[in-house]
Amino acid sequence: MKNLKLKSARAAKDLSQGDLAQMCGVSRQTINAIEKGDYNPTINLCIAICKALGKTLDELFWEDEKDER
Amino acid sequence: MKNLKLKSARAAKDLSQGDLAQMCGVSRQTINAIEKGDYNPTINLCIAICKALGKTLDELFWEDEKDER
DNA sequence: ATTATTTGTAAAATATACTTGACATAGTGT
DNA sequence: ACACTATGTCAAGTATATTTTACAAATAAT
Repeated sequence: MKNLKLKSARAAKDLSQGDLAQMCGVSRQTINAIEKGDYNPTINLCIAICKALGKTLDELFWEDEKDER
Repeated sequence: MKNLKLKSARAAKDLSQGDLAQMCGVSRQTINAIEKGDYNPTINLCIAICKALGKTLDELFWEDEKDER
């Protein structure tokens, strides 16, 4: 369950995973794992990502998640 | 930095913190802490809360968070 | 061919989300 | 007065998000 909306919003701004990670204050692996769908970030990180990419929560994280907790 | 949108959306459905917790599969204290603003839930939990209350992420969790990470 | 950048992935350590159990308080009803 | 429900809070434990270090593979450029 990859997050392709995130991946494409990042591509649209021509940012690498490392760039975005730095803008959000997290590690590159964290961004990678989120795009890959491996886990379940905190909402504050999601908000930081949204602000870095000029999107809202609904645009990047709503729908197509139906996992546990 | 309380989450009053959540508190009022819950009240609008006449649910106790315990009721909502049960619908989301978490403990009552977790809901209490989120409303109180103590922490930083995961996005999957936010999504579960939104679905239980018939709201979207933007409606309950966007704006007025400016904390760390 | 080689250098540089990006991405995918993994294991060990640390920070923190979340649970369980418990107690105190306020409100509502009998 | 007593029972009941909802909320606020705390301390100790467990689960998991996130970091750090590291390595391999793919792409683009020279």
